[in-house]
This record gives sequence, C-alpha cells and structure tokens, in this order.
Amino acid sequence: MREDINNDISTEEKIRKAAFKLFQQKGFAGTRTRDIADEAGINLALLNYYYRSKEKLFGIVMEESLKQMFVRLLIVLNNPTTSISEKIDIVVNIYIDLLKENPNLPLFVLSEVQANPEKFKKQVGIPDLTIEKIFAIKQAKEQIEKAGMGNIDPFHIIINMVSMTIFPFAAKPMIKTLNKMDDERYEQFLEERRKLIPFWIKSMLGIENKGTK
Amino acid sequence: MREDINNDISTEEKIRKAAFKLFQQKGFAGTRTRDIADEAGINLALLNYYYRSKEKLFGIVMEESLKQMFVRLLIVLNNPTTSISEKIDIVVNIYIDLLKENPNLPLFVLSEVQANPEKFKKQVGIPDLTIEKIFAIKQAKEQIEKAGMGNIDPFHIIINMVSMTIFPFAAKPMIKTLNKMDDERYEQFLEERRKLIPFWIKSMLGIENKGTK
DNA sequence: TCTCAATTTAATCATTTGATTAAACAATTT
DNA sequence: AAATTGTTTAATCAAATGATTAAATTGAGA
Repeated sequence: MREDINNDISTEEKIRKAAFKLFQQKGFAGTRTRDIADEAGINLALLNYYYRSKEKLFGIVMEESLKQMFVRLLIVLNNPTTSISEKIDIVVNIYIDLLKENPNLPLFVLSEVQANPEKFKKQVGIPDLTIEKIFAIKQAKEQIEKAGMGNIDPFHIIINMVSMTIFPFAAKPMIKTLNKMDDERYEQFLEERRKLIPFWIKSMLGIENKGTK
Repeated sequence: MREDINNDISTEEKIRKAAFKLFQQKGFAGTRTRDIADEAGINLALLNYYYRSKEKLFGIVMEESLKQMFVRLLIVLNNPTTSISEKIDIVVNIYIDLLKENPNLPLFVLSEVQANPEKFKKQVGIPDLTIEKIFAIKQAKEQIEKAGMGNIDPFHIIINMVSMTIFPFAAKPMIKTLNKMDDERYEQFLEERRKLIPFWIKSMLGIENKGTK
C-alpha cells in the first residue's frame, strides 16, 4: 500500500472536485466522463479505477450536495436554545454564504430530482437525514406557531424564507439581464437581502424587528 | 403539396408537443431524439425531416417556453390602468395557473440557462421581448416607489413575489417529502398561496390589505 | 390511370461516450 | 535488488445516439 498521506492533493480528490464542479454546472446527462477527467487533469481510465462508474461518482456528488443543502440548516433549526428570531437570522445568512460559494447548488439538486424523481426515492433518498429533518421542521413549526400568526400553516413561512433566499441564486442570469445589473450590483443586491429577508419573515410572523418602530 | 388543413393533428405538431414535454422534463442533454420520436409516435427520421436537428427543435421549445414565462406577465405589468395592488393579485394568479399546467417550466428554463449561459445570449437571447420587458419592470418599479417604502429597491419586492410563487413548484418533490404531503395536500398548499402571497407582498409595500384590520 | 411531390419508413453511418484491458510505471517491503 | 502492490497510461470495445440515405407509400391533380 503506497503512502497517500503526504500527497498534496490525491488523485481521488482531484477527480471528486472536478466531478463536483461539472455535475453541478451541467447536470448528470450534460457531463461527459472525459470532461471530468480533463478538468481533473488525469486519464479517463483513472476515473473508473477510483469510482467504479459515472453513476457512482454522481451519487457521491449528489449525496454531498444534499448534505450541503441541509446539514448546516438542520443543526440550526434543531437547536432548542436559540429563539425563532435568531434562527431566521442564522438560516438566511448561512444560506447566502453557502450559495455564494456554490451558486449552482440549488438548481443542480432541484433539476436532477425533477429529471429523475424515481432515482431519488431510493438511490439517494435524502441521505440518512430524513428523520431528523422532519423533526427539525416540526420543531421550527411549533416555535412559529407559538409566535402567534393565527391560522396560517407555519410551513408557508419556512417556504417563503427559503424561496426568497435561494431563488435569486437560481435565477441569477435572468435577474442580471432583466434589471441590467453588472456583477457588482448583483452582489450588492444579494447582500442587501441578508437583512431584508429576516426583516420580511419576522414581519410575516408579527415578530418585533429590532430598531424598527 | 399535400393538404395539411384537415389533419386532426399534424405530424409536425405531434413532434413539437413531444419535444416540449420531454425537453422540459429531462433537459436538452437528457433527452434522446429517439425518445421524442417514440413519444410522438413517429419514425425518428421524421424528426429530422421536419426539424433539421435536435438543436433546432430545442431552440423552438426554449423560445416558446420563455414566452410562456414572460408574455402574459408583461402584458399585465405594462398596463398603466391597473393599480399596483391589482397587478400583484393578477401576476400571482397568472403564474400559479401557468405553473399548474407546466410544472417543469421554471426549472427547465433556469437550469438550461445555467448549463449553457453563452448559448442564451445569442441563440435565444430572450426572444424579441427584451426592450418591452425592461420597460415593464421599470414601470412597475415606479409604481411601487410611489407606493412608499422608503429606501428599499422595489426590485427586491418583485423578486420576492416571483420567488415565493415559483419556488414551490421547482421544489415540489422536496416540499412533499419534507412536510409529508400527499398530492392533495400539496395542491391545497398551492391554492392557499394564491391569497397569501399577494397579502404578504402588499404588507411589504405597506399597502392596505382588503378585509384586514 | 398516371404522374408528381410530399410524407414516411427501414437500414445504415459516423461519432460520441462509458467502460475495460493489458501493459508500463512507481514506491514500499523484504 | 527483487518482489509486491498500488497507480497510471494508451489502446480498444461495445453501445448509444444524432443524422442521413434510398426506397416505399400516400394522396392530389392532370
């Protein structure tokens, strides 16, 4: 067994990184294994040597992507010591940070699920988180319910928060075109939403916004 | 030249319909021309006979899809006789109607643009609407600005409205899984948002909501 | 009926693409 | 140094896939 520890970055890792980038950009069907090999700077056969097949490699990328989308979020939602108001601030900021680093992440996940719904019930099936996830959402819902807001299902509010945060990343080219934004202005637009989205969400819940009124 | 008028539905049209369905479901790279032919119930060669190539056919589907996404919207936004409040009601309802009929539409458009950003600046380029579109958004912004709401760029509010409306369709499988919804409950969830989204948007703008308070 | 153009089909091509194989190479162990 | 094991490469395969071709079929009009 050769030593792997000293390697600056292992071949296996280079392939994974390249696959991550290309799959998220072009999707499963749109990505050639040869392109991944090129991007990783290795021979095509190596890809199959380390990761049995394109499908296997994709599975790894997808699982990791789903984790990125949910894990940090769940830790926050699941924490019973933070208030609902704090949770809103944290979740919005966590997502904006995450999506700035991985702008293609949400569209990748969503459209792969759309293209192949059956595949996901089994092959990925929202990896090993399902139970905690449901639990987290339930907990958040209970907290929201306690915060007032009569007869509206608090799940609506969670969806609103996620929608308003994620959608501007998914629709980046549209938004830039429609509003004639350059990259700098778009960036600024996103930053403004860090404070605005929590503000709007809290208003929906009838929660007092600090420094207002 | 053979008569085409009496045909119940022309072969050309059958191919177009099939292409529409499959491209929106699986994307460009994920759709085989053979699948389109099968779906249309015709021979593969016919596809190339009527539409020179896969790319040409895709271009037609994409152009039509973009139109679906924007044309109805622009007509509403551009009408100077309807108030901002009415516009909000109409836009949200138009989108929910549209997306109920074409649930895959938004994810299709957004992810194809993501997968191939260059392609869209030229090949489709948001067909022939660009100028009016910018104009419409500008007009809506002006109306929103007049409605008050100090220093927030009204474009944020437009994005919020679109986000909250479109995202639940793009994330349908996620939402159903996360909230343990069956189809009926999901349907009901969407219907609730017909009234809720305009309510929230108007609240953001400080516009009086009918029947409240 | 015969002709002609439009339509449709079956067969085939050429390329792309995921995957494999056999051999070369490298580093560690003995 | 020889052997062993893990890594990498070049060449190749087989299937899938977009596209074409040549022939058959259809229906309208002369």
